[in-house]
Amino acid sequence: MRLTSAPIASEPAAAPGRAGLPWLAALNEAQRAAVETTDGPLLVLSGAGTGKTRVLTTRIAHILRLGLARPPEILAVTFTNKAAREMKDRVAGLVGPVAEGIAFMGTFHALAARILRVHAELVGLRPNFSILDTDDQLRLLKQLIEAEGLDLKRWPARYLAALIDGWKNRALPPAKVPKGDAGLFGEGKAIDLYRQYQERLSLLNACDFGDLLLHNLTIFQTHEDVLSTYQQRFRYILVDEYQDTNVCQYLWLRLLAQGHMNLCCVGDDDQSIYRWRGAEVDNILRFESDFPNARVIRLEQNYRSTPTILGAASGLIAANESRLGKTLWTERPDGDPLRVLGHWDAEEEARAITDEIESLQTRGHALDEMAILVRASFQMREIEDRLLMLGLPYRVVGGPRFYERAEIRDANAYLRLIHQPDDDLAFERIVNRPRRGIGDTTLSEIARYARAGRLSLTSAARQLVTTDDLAARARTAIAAFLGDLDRWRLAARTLRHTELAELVLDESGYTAMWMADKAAEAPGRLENLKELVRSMDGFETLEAYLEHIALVMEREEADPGPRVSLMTMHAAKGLEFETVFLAGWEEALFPSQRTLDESGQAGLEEERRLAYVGITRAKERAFISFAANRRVHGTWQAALPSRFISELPSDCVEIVTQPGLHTGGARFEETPRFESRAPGPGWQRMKAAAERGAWGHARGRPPEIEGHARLVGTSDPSAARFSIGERVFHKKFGYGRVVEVDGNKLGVDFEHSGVKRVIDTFLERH
DNA sequence: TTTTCAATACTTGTC
DNA sequence: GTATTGAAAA
Repeated sequence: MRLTSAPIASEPAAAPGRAGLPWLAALNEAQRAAVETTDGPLLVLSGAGTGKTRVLTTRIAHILRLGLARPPEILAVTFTNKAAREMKDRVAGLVGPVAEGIAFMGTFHALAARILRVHAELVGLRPNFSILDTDDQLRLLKQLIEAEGLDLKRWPARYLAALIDGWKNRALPPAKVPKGDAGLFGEGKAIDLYRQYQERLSLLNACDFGDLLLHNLTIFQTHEDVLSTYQQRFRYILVDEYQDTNVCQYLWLRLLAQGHMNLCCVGDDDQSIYRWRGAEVDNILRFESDFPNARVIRLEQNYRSTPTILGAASGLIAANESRLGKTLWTERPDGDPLRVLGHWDAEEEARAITDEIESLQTRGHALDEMAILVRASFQMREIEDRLLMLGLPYRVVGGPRFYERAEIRDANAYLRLIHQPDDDLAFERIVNRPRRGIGDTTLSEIARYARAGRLSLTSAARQLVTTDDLAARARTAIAAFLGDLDRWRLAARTLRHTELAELVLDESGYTAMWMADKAAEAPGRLENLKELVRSMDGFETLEAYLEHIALVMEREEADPGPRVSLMTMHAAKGLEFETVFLAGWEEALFPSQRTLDESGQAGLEEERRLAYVGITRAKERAFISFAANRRVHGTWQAALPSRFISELPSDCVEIVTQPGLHTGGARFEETPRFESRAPGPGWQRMKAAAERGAWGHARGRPPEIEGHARLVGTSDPSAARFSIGERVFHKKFGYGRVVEVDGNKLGVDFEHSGVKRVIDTFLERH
């Protein structure tokens, strides 16, 4: 697996011949223009696999080498830590240790946090403020919602969190939220709850992810002097994945860029897949009007994929209306067509994919050059089962993360509380873990006192132990806990933070708690805690460590050899593989019904871009598959092949019959094919082929694929082979009676699963 | 306080 | 179907 912009294979169009600027030699003309256009606003429209990271990193090197700016005067922003890390590595590779000096290279949030630590007081925070994660955020919101007397069932905290997030993405503090939005939550209390939430955060000396940027914005807007310092400082600003920026990030960039106007944004509107997360495609579409005199450079030469793969992806994305438009091309020779393959159900789909992986492996293809991409993570289940069964080594990219484990969060909560006494979320998390006799009653007493006096829980507890408002036992317990905290804070001054962590985990009884736990996962948790202490060693201070875990919620793991990658299409953005399996291309799953319902045409276009991202991950070959039946939310559902399949240009695609999965013989390559120039979209072609009897039937299950052909060829009246009242048998649903006939689609009342809509060819008469 | 059971949800997911 | 979560029961 490699990140985008792998080494460029072919020669640049013209020899650069620029003596003294050797770093330009490896670039093509457009790339070189993007690097050399250093001054003024520049938008680099960089298609998939066209070398955008190469352009960004070379551009930084170019600026430094020409002495246009010193390292601290460069601001380079990415979205993910992974992208930031890669940028750092590659710039270091180009300019050497000088790269260390580029202090402002990182994610939006990491950079915003750095700026906020300096000016925290301007928004009512102290410099050691805590950064809350989603979990903390939800717990806090729950408290507020409950305090408002709202039913958490009816008004889930996660929904309010999403609203608040949305407002922050659009750079709206409570005062600026449109009044009409108040009704979006809790009977008109939405904005009020948002305000309360912000007040709580300020009291806790904490902020959430959205605040990092929003507070920056507030500071810039209210403190001209602060803003102008940064405006003057950042001579060159570079932004990766510009199509993913939200309004708040856009405003942040625009303010910072006003100084020197040297803003270079790199992005691809066709790969904008995070609208649901606040990304504003408009930012990239509007760039030219936002920044007068902006230049736009298109990177269209693709170094990754075969013309066939590019053709398929381009043909598909052409169906989208709102795009800036690019034409990707490549010098690479033609490759295999995309193979499209239908299956009976997801299990069979998984089997076909893993069979193909094994076959490729036998022929010498490396496992880490193969990836299985899905729309939704629930699809991974069947595939993982199968990979495990075969013993194929695999890795789930973007799975549950180290820092999200309960024991790691607990340990971090101890450290956070030691570092920042007002961090109530941390306090609540560990005050009774391990149990030290501070139960719900005591805690709510403390909380009540805290609210009344506008105090943090720690301060409230500290005052309460001096009164006799609490039961004696609870008072002793709290006093002991507060004493522990004081002792640890004292120890923190002298001990190294790793030693402090060990001391705290030990003295708090936290380690002992897991040692006493007989659950199967307890030893693993202890191991994780050890790993945590080890990983802390990589940081200078406790502060640096805490900042890291708040903003860099990941941890690189040692790679134990080549593995197949399994991930969502979202997680695959920026990656590339020789072979890509795109599973589950079915209507309702992909494009996702929910997106369609919620966002209509715009949603459909985003799903199509996701398909585009999926296909363009492939360097050599791509397999697209779907299942006729899938279990969704526990019930079996019949599915139609995705409309995206029929949108693929026919000359890039090959519809393949069901492989001989049970015969152990035929594989994708060996199964009979039919010409790809058949009329119409894939499904009609498939049908035509089926009628010609061109299928290499797997033993005992021929009608299944035929069913797929028919369900698209809806004009076939002979399909109505069943009549109402007939008793039928369905392979998955069992026995039932026909209650409705609509062409080849039947409504059947199954004995065990009720009325379902199924396709006639999946039924047998009984 | 612990256990158990029922209710719930269930796209994607950075920081 | 299943994992998680919250509330009721032991």
